[in-house]
Amino acid sequence: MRISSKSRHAISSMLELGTRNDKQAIALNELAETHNISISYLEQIFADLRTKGLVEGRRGPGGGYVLARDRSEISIADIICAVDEWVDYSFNSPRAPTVNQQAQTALGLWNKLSQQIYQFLSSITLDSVGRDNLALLDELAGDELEATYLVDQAA
Amino acid sequence: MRISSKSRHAISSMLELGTRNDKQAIALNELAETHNISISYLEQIFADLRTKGLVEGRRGPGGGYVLARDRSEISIADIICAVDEWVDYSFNSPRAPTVNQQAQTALGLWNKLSQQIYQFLSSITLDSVGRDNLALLDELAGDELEATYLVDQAA
DNA sequence: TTAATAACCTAGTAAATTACTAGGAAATGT
DNA sequence: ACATTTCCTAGTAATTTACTAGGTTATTAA
Repeated sequence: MRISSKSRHAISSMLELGTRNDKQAIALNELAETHNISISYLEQIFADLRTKGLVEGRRGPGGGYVLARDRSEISIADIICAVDEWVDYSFNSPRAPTVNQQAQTALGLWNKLSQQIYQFLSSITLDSVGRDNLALLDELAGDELEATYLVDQAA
Repeated sequence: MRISSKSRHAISSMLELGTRNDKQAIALNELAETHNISISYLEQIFADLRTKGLVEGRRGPGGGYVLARDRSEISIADIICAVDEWVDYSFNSPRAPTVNQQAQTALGLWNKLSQQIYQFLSSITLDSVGRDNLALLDELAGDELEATYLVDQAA
């Protein structure tokens, strides 16, 4: 259960773009320094972000990247999907066609989980998590969202 | 965003153990056939499950594995944690000590997300997801659990 | 008590993925 | 013209994943 460092880099960078409320572009060498990432690697990440329509690139001196949409219109899920595949469990793997009941049940479980996570991450936008909202985040113990509904329904 | 096939094999297998309500042990060669996995690989998976106290092994003819606890006492989270690491984002990576605000914010986000997923998977036990509860699962659109609280709080 | 069965254990390994690096071409502002 | 910065392609080292191979020990049934 993990989030790739590529996604993490992408999100940290996008959060930084989000803090620049003016239309000033941020150059990758600046991001590379403050985040300890190589420019080349950042370029690849931003190539993905650009082709997915999350950022716009500006060439030449004073150039860099700006958000292509408003902060409130870019979710964490958008960013992860731009740079990494969002794994879809609904297809069968080529070498082991799903034949038995347990594997089918498990498959349904992955899809459900995947959906849950996706919705959760879609609900978090750059502006909702920006600045000092993290402190707020920390206070929420997380148990408000306890997924007891499954057990309840099954009982 | 993915679940390893090791975890998937483990969960499919555990679901199968859960369906045998008697104390009859299931041998790995049987599991290997129905699930298209090599015995050796299954052995490694069950070694993990055993050392974590989720199953008991019985040697010799007629032997195999049985659940070490009741179906209601074994969650999907238990199984995943037994065979895979549950990634903890709270430590800093060795090569890139976290220095900037955005990375810190992202870090808090991962921890929160990780917590959410863990709680969700902990709430799903072998018996709650067993048999035909999957159909029930499918009817729940998932939007009941929409994580709007973050946006609401931040607004 | 012997043979079959099945867990238990350790090591190695091929394939895939991840996390990069290298080096250049094209555009843009001063 | 020149510096700057995006844009593009290819390669590659390290790590992880998903296994295979081959053996040892315990247990049961004949």
